[in-house]
Amino acid sequence: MAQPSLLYSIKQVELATRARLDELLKPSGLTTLQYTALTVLERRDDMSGAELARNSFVTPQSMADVIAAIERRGYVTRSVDPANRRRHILRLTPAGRAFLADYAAPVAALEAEMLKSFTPADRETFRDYLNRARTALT
Amino acid sequence: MAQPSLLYSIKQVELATRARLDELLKPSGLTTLQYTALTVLERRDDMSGAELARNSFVTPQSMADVIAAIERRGYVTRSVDPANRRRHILRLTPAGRAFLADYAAPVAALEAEMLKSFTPADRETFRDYLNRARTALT
DNA sequence: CACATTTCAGATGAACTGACATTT
DNA sequence: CAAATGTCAGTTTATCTGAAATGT
Repeated sequence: MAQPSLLYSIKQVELATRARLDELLKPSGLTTLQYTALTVLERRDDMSGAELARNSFVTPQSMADVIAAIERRGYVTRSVDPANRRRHILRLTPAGRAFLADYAAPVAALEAEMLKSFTPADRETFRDYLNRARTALT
Repeated sequence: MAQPSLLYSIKQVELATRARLDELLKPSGLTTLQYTALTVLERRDDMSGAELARNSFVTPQSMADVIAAIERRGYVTRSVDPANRRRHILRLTPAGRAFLADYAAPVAALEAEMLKSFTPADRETFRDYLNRARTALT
């Protein structure tokens, strides 16, 4: 095997970004997974824990721990879905949005560092490749 | 935030591939991280545990557990580097190579599935992007 | 003595499986 | 009754921090 596989290359980039994100988030007391859950809710503010779990490829029980942590911090609320009383709808609180706003700049700087050799067209192509790879696997 | 960040898209692809790899490797009893360590050694057969740890962005203590597991399985040996007696050189055994050979086809099939919409040129571009992203972060 | 590698011990976090209640 | 969601309990595995031993 002369060339590393693309599966391996993806893992390497993710490991590098996660190490940097962990470091960046450490002072906040949130883990990368908790932060990622908040960013997902920022884009879709009406998910249940089970949906969030499927989105992150973990069991609902594991996601429940993540949600409990960010709920304790006051960054999300849970309320029963009136249309389906099994579901608990997750919503970002103002404090949750403020937290994300605080970290938007350093996280964007990390992404910019990763992409510093990319042209705008490269970034779009890269995004397209990642979306296609993700879709093909699910 | 209308578009998910590229950091998030990378994480998503990695989560999807890891879930599939975990499933694929489960019967073997090896974790994805243990398997990944073997593939790294397949390409560079003279690394120490500390080097392998740096390569995977984990502490040397964490990597020591991974190495202990694959050493117990008889897939690698450790021997003191005569040129630097602090280092323990890791080498794949024939059993380790045979294990990798057994899984080469299913892992390649998983990668092919992920890339099924990619032209050969796309694959090369994707590889280049991933390598550049990785390099920029380290 | 500073630094790198490895190892030992202990703590913590993250994930799982299994079982069960509730709602649709 | 089957399927989906959420919760509770217990377990396992991974990873970390801190400290120490050894070699350069």
